[in-house]
Amino acid sequence: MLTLVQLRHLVALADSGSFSRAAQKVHLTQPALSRSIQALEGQLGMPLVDRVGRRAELTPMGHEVTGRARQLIFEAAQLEEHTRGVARGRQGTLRVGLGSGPAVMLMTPLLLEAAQHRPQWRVEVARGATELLVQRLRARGLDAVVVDLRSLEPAPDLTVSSVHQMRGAFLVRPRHPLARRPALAFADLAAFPMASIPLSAEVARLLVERYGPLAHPQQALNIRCEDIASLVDVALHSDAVLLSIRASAPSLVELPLQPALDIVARLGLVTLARRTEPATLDILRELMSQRLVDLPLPKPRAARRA
Amino acid sequence: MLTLVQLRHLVALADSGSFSRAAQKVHLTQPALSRSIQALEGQLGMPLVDRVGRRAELTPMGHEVTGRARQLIFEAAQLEEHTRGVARGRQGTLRVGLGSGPAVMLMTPLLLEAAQHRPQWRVEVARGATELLVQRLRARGLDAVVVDLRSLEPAPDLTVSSVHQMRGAFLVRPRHPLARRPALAFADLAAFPMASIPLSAEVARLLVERYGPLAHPQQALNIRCEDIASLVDVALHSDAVLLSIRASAPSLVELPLQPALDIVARLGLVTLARRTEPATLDILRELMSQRLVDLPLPKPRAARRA
DNA sequence: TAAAAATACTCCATAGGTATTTTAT
DNA sequence: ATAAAATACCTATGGAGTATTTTTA
Repeated sequence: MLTLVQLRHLVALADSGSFSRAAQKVHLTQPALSRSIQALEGQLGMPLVDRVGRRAELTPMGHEVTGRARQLIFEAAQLEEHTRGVARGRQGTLRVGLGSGPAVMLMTPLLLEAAQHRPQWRVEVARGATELLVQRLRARGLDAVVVDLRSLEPAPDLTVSSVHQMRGAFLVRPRHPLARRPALAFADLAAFPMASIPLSAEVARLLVERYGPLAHPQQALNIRCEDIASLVDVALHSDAVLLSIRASAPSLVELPLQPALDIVARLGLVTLARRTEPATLDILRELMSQRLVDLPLPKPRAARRA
Repeated sequence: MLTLVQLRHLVALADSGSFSRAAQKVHLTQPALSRSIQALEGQLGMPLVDRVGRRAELTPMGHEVTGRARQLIFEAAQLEEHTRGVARGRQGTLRVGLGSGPAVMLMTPLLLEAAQHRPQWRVEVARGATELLVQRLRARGLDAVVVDLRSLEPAPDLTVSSVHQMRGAFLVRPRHPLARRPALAFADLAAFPMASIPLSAEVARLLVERYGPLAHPQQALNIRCEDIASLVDVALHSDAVLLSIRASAPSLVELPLQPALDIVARLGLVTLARRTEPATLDILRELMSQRLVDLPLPKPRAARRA
């Protein structure tokens, strides 16, 4: 059966025009190369080389075969080089799904990382509901998913790793009328528009539990948008109250509600169990460690004044 | 080093999703295939398959590699199939040069043969002076050349074969004024236009030798054209005398000149010595045997009347 | 006669087979 | 408990080396 090695030998012979020199090129002895070519000719059922005295010269058929051989060898080399590149981390593919919370924290940093430091990478980012993303993960359409684990149905075929907790908070601009108040009830917020990214049922449940039925997002939320950057802008230039991950908007200040909001998102990397993960995920994990760091709890005002 | 066999194993594994079944497909035992895949993974430095319990499933990288592998295997198979086709004579390439004499007898039959009976062939026919054709032969631009051997400079790197002799003759239409005359001198032809394909220096020399300086083509020829079919038409519909290979125009009749013209073309197949010739040349040889058959000498008129 | 390819032979690396163990469902 | 893959071990084929002969320029 046809062999890449034989084709390499043929190409070497075509290039050098002599069995001896070709043998040197491919690190063989002349008899070995001679037999290799003979075997190839036997397999193809045609003479490929004319032994014209001291010179070896391709037959017309030899020319054709050599051309195709070059192509094959080139493609094989490309394959090897590509995998080598991936193994070294120079090239790679990363298809990741982000839930809305993680997207707030990770989407732009991830794309920036790719654009700035991984020019050879192919990165695909999908946004969507946890259920949908996990479905695509199971169908092998994504390599990994980062979601709020509270919305993840535990399953034996899923592996969760790199979990980072992030506090939620009510955030306003520094000059907001409520910004200086030492303590607030949920009712105090009613006078202002409230904004947030889409919230999970779990969060809605916790809000109602903590602050009563009026705190249900369907009641309380005036502005809902997936793009956190826009929401932060709105909060910075208006009296809107933003309900979001504390760290997603460092330029805003936290409102000291009584009782405390005490909602913690658990953002985790979800992959399929027992599957080898692409090396590119390491970078994502690193990025998560860098970006999913919580801001410290504000000191109580009483303490500050003391 | 990467091997086509390994790639075939990988593709079988990808197709069947199981080491055992893949092993059957490629006529191996399961342990052998298992090791083959392991070796491939080792060489590429990446896992290509996830062993998920009973099921074997490609990693993302495995998918990529498998795709490229399919391409490589396909091209290798194509190469083998093509050469097999050539070996069986179903496909083939024939690049042949024809001198003007041989072209008269062979060009159309050769092209017809190719068009009618060798649809998979690639045929190239070049026309030109012997010197030029031989030059292209030596440069490997042609596989063979058919020329009048009188115009061929003998050389040790050229092999001549399939030689066919063909008489030259002065030809006229059956109703021509000279057609019934028992014997003619060259001077008798002077009253009529004379036509021919371009003649070699050798032929010119013989004509002058036989019939005197007035018979030199530059003097005697009124009509010179490479296309024999047109010349025959002209001779059929006029009193023109056509100097050509006798067999090139069976519908014309031969003039009995004194002394006899007695010019014989020796048409031969010229190839490079010590080079294996393409199998397609066999067909050309057969064609030459079929078409380069001389017409018999006309019986002397005296004998006929007796 | 000298340089290059082919042949004869010998050897061993490795691909493949058999038997068995490990693993995951 | 069972089916599948991995491992261990062994064998044999064929690719590669050395020595030699054949070829041709």
